[in-house]
Amino acid sequence: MPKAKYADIYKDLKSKIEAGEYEFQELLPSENHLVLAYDCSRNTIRRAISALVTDGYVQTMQGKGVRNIFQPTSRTSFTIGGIESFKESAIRNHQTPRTEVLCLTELTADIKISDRTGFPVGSELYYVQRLHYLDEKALIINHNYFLKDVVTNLTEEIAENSVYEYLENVLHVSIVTSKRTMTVEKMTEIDEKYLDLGDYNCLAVVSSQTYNSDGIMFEYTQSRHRPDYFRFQDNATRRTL
Amino acid sequence: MPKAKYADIYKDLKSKIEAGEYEFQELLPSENHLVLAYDCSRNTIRRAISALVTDGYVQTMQGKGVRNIFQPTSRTSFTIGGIESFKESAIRNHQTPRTEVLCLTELTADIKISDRTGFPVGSELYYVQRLHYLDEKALIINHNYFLKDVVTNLTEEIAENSVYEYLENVLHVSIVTSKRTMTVEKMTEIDEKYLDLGDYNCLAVVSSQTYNSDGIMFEYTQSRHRPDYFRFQDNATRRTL
DNA sequence: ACACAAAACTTGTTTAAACAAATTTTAAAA
DNA sequence: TTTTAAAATTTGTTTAAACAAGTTTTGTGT
Repeated sequence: MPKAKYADIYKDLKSKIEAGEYEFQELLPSENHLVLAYDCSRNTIRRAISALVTDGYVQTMQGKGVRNIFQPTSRTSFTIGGIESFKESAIRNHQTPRTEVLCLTELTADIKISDRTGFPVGSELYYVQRLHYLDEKALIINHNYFLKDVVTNLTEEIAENSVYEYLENVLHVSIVTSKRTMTVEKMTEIDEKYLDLGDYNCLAVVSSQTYNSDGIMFEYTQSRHRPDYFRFQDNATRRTL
Repeated sequence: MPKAKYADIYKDLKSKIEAGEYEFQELLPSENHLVLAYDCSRNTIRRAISALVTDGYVQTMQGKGVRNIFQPTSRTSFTIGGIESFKESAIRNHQTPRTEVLCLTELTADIKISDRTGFPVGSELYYVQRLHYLDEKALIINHNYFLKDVVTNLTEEIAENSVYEYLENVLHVSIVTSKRTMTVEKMTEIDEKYLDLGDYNCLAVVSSQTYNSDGIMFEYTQSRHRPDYFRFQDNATRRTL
């Protein structure tokens, strides 16, 4: 169902906001006006606006209207947001990605791996260690654990290009939810060997558990980022629940 | 409108999930069953479930059902998620907070401050520097800039307790959206002076711009966290938009 | 000119209904 | 027993309508 109407309206409004069609702090047309403009129901409009709210593009105010609070960011460094592959992020930030596979092995989850990753003991896994370059600078070391039941026949060529492309286009595995944790950790010998850390003695570490559309966790990844090129953006809304 | 029905259903389902009423990976009752159980419309049920999805509690699968993917986390360190004050986070993590005000001054935004904070040049601001303790360990240095038009009559007593409580309960300013950026930065002399950084030579830095219900940005904050106690959790869903 | 009330307008919540799309179950046929 | 088709179930999208709640505008009366 990728032809949802609210998604089209969302995209259209988003691009208009990004193009500066509405001033910063200006009110968007009211829901009733948008209903006429897009020839749809009010619910559909509200759904599109709701998506813009979670993106931090607009702010709704009961009785007043919907205010544009979008401000273009100067994305000088590698910025991560939603669920994206390294390749996708790089392209979005207009940079050239390259990936080097340091290691690709198969292993069975023991108690130690199970504790760290969340996979049950005994799970058959692929373990991949990769080095990600951006504009020929080594920025990220990735430690991936993939469930072999889901990610079948993983090869070095696939790992070098994009595992996510392989998952979505070849295996038709759809990624849905990803639980992430960000921490700061001391550098290891491996980090020091592959990344140019300069004076820094620690890294930004993003650990994530990813679920497919069957609700199965099929990936655990630890991404270790060179700190001077790490930037994570987020948009929080205070829930009245 | 805090008596919304979908919010009650959301809370009830959430507490049931947390209480282990549904097994991990088990399907929740179908929407139609929940409609009968809660005596409401299907839309209201869907709204509650939608909130659980964004919280990472459940996963919806078209044609199949709604799967519980909640796993209790071992929150050993200070974990931040939505828009919360330091005090709220501490209480949620069952720890004792204490705040020390290092400095409280008034200033006018020049070009340098404007660039860093996003406030227009000439804005009248309060600048507050605070040290946050958790169980008597100094963990965070906070640099706050508040718009004086909104945050009127800020005192050291208020800053020591909770500015957010003052905002919501006294000034009736409702916080709505917060744009956050996480980075890793080298320590400064101030960081070194007040925080016990051990071997670490950098910190986790969270910068945020906070908007009130009028769509006005009234706060800019930079929180500098002791890295070994910093943990940020997130839940990303792949959008098909 | 000012104050106040009413009306109009805006977003927020809820219900009801219909259909689409994906999956599972059931039943029939080979 | 196995296969296949139909039916039932489940979530996803959209429309229409009504009312609630907050804000702004309008108009009336003093």
